[in-house]
Amino acid sequence: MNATSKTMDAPQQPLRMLILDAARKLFAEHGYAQVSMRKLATTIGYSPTTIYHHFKDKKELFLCLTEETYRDFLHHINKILSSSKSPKDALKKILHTLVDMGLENPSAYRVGFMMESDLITKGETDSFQNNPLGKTMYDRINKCVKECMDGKTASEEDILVTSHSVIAAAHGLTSLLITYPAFEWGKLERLKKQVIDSAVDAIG
Amino acid sequence: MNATSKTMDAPQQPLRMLILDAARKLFAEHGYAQVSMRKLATTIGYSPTTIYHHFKDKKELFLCLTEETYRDFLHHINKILSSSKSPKDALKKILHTLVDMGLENPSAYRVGFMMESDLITKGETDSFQNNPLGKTMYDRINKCVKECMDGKTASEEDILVTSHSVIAAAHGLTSLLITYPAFEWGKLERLKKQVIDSAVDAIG
DNA sequence: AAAAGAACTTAACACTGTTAAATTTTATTG
DNA sequence: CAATAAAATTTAACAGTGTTAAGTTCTTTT
Repeated sequence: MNATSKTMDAPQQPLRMLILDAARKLFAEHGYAQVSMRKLATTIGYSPTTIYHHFKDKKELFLCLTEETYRDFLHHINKILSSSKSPKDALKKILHTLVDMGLENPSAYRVGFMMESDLITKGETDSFQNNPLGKTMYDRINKCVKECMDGKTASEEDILVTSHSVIAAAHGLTSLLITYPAFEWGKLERLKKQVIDSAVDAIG
Repeated sequence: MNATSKTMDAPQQPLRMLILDAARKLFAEHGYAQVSMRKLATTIGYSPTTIYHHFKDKKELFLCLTEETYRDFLHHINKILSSSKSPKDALKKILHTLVDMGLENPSAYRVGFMMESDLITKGETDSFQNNPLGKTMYDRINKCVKECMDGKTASEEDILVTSHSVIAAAHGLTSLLITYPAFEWGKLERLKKQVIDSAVDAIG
């Protein structure tokens, strides 16, 4: 029996997980800026400094949670891609999932795709672009759009522009719903369908 | 000569304006969270407390600038509406303006329509909804969409859903461009056109 | 010149993220 | 078991934040 496993199902780094679990819960409930490292430390029963032995700073802690969001979303995408009849069908389902996941966990979506003010730093872009999972996500969608345009003669740029415009539509709806949750947007399912269908059916 | 006017063109509240001008510049350059009341006070050569004699708190100061964004945008909308041949033409131009204004002043757009983390408060929604100018803006767009759907038989909800889906598309593009300015989105004008045309032409 | 009012500042409170240094706890060795 | 090494955790502080009560200075009016 080697030294790293005392029991069968012991978590690899219990305290790290404890921090992440508490942070996920607190951030989702109160938002990034409203949760201080001190508050987080108190809720898990440790001193603030302890957190810094597992995460470089507050930002890194948050980016770990972002990573989870990407992973989760990518998981959904892969499932959809392997169980859809047509690429258009898949694309629509993917976009629906994007909106749904945003609504289920607005805080996570905000960090993943709207990037709260504190984390914006000039030049630096540690978002979906610099993240392998985020990049994969993005590539999957591009590939799906490409397949949707299979019949047509489309350049790489044509595909990218189409992909981006489709993403923009779904993202726009999600971020509006998140930013103004109390607003009367109308029947959610109708709105989602109209936004996504407009964007995807415009492909041709 | 009454007591309130010393000279012809003296601003009504010079210091208030001085604060707003400095704040607008600083917020636009560094972002809301990065600009402290102390820094703002220093740049205008006053003590921090002085600012609090003109604005209840940092939030109110920021919302004053938001108000300006709405006013500016509404101005553009009115101009477009009074100089377009068709409602569809007007709607497209309005959406183009929305994107352009967002890109010209990302910080203002963020406050006006993406609401930075600090300002999000449960229940409370001091955004375009509770703001007369924001509400007017919204109504103008709705009216324009209604005119676009004139031939068809559409209920009030049909119109609202369409309006929201059109807004979502334009807002989605704007917020993506703002959040990831370094990303290779492709040729901006093409992308804008495709996003807006897809959404508006879907009306029928 | 004295009194009243406005404009502005000082100094503090209760927070924030972060870190160097000290301490306690745990594990390993002789 | 006792001594030592290593890991885990905390204390105390720094520099910064938004905000405000109380005090000061300046301006205007009488």
